[in-house]
Amino acid sequence: MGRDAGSWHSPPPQSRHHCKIKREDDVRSEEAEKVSSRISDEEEEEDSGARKKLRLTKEQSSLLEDKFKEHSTLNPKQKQALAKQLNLRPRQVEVWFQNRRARWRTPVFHG
DNA sequence: ACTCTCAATTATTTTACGTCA
DNA sequence: TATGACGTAAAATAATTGAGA
Repeated sequence: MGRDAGSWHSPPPQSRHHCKIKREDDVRSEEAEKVSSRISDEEEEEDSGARKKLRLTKEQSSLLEDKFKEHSTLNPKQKQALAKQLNLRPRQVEVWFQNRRARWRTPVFHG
């Protein structure tokens, strides 16, 4: 975000953290949400609706990079195994690989 | 229909840079 | 003048969304 002025201009009230400016312009009816039965993964939701994103540790990133060097793609099995090793959800591993591939295609990144 | 991958976008965190006391 | 706290813009990147195979 933040690479273009005009998105959100809102002087921080007091602290410089927790800037959660969420504007709800259009409230259009969406489809009925599916009742997802809590799939037991290691998600620690603090029941706040806060979509905190995890920062991977160096160990995790390092291992992921290592695997990426071997294969750019993951089989479901590898995904599962890797997720278990890193103590992450398969989804996160998958996402990491997706983003990694995307970055590789980007002209400026090969450094 | 269902599942999977990818491109584009979004949202949050981290870093770099500037200002002021 | 140098140093540190504070604030914002920009960069990095995890996560979501939507389209296509």
